[in-house]
Amino acid sequence: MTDVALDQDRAAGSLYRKVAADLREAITSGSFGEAGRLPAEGALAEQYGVSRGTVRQALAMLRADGLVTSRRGTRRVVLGTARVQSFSELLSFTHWARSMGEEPGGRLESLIRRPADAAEREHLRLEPGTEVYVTLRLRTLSGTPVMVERTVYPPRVGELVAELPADVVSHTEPLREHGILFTDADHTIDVVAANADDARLLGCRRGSPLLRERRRTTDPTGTPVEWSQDRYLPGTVAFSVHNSLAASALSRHARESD
Amino acid sequence: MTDVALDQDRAAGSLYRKVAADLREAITSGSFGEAGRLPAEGALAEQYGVSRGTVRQALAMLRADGLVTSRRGTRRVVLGTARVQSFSELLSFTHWARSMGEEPGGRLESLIRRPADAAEREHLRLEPGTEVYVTLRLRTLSGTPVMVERTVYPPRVGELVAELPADVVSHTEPLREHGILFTDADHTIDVVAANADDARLLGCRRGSPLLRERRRTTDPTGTPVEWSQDRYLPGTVAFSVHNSLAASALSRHARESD
DNA sequence: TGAGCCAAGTTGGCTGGCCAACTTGTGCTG
DNA sequence: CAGCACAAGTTGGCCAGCCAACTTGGCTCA
Repeated sequence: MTDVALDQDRAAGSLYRKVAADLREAITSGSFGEAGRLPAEGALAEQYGVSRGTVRQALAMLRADGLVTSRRGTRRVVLGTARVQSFSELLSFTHWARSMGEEPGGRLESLIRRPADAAEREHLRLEPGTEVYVTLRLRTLSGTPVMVERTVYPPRVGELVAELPADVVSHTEPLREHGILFTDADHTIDVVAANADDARLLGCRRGSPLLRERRRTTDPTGTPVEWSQDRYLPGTVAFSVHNSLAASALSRHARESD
Repeated sequence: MTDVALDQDRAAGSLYRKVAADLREAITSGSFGEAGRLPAEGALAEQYGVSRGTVRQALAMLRADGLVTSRRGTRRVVLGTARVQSFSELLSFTHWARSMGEEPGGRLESLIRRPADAAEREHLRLEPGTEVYVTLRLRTLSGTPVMVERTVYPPRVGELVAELPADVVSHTEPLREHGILFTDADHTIDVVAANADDARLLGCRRGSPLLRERRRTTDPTGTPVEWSQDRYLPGTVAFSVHNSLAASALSRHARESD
């Protein structure tokens, strides 16, 4: 909690991220107590040897993560010790599994190349006639089937995926090494009935309910790099979101768009 | 898009919110084109007659909403025209329904007062022996049943809810008038099987799948004001989240916590 | 022609300062 | 004793400026 703490590279590069990481750890370890109060911005600024603006930037992160509230006039209040996953943990099944101490597995069921249909062109923003790469993978946690993943890749990315050996566990890691960056994602979560393939792979009955997550991921230029549809067995997974008056990224939609 | 635009009270109070609202409208109306580029921060600052810092604050909002990317070295890119609901629309079934042009309805099935069980004490942060108010409501959209809502209120809030007439459509609106503020919420989304009550109210079979959203809402002081469990008929609703490397509020959990 | 260098443009990050709006506790007053 | 006024403390918001890191396109040179 002194400026010495900042010498350790707790977080990437910027000062405010280091301050945020330090505060996050202090909060989750209970240093300020449950429902306790944070020191004033000015006090923190002096403690860490940074300006108040930098502290405010750090606190905005914690606010968005739902760790603290903030209100004009009083000190910030510790909301909870909610553990928010990093973006990579959320995007990559492999990272997520490992962070829980489970052994992730993946079996490639099929990989085909074919012209994109209308919906795929729309989501991946492709010209008519462009070919896409479509993968179907069964994902397991410590051996037990958990999720069926259908992913559509645009040509640039699909060519790289097609080169990967069929038994490779993580797709996102090798892609990053080839300069394919995942930085933004839109998720839609709902319920869907298992089709014949789902039932066969997951070992459930046809028509039984699955938790579906559809995700479109883009790189920093806004170019879509992946459109995926994951179907989880009930009870294996739940999704959590925090939002507040200050920042709300969650929304609720009627009807099915697809 | 000139400073004149800011004279209209498009958004509450602060300058950066007005700038953000104006930019949001310009983006969704397609002024910068699909996948087009925004003007530079400096140019926007001059246009709106504010400092660059204020423009950056506005852009941070759009970034969090998934409307634009941002990368050092190049102009911001328009990601999409995703419509993000306001916090109140998300929190209130009534607001949400009306914003879609549907007629919201609600029927109070039961309202009881009883001592909180262990889980409820945990979620609402209550002392042992405290009594809570539990409501069960069927929610309809233009007459058709859509969702069953089970809400647990702490005494302070529950007393007010109990005073409301049984046929009142919105609970959150009268509560706000009594000084009960909803500012932060944690949501967990998964699949669950319908129990006997759900089946009867929603007109589905027992055991058929429902999309469940559990939500704990707090006021600015961090005090829990509501713990709710909503069960939606499949196909009526989907939840959307945007997240990015810059801000991720979404996470994925294993197992059931309850 | 092709590769590499370079400069201009742009966003990320940080500082220091100022004032307004709001909360809370203290102490005074009726 | 209850209620009100006030002052101190705190966060929200805005500004002006500075430098670093990065991208892009054009130019030079082999």
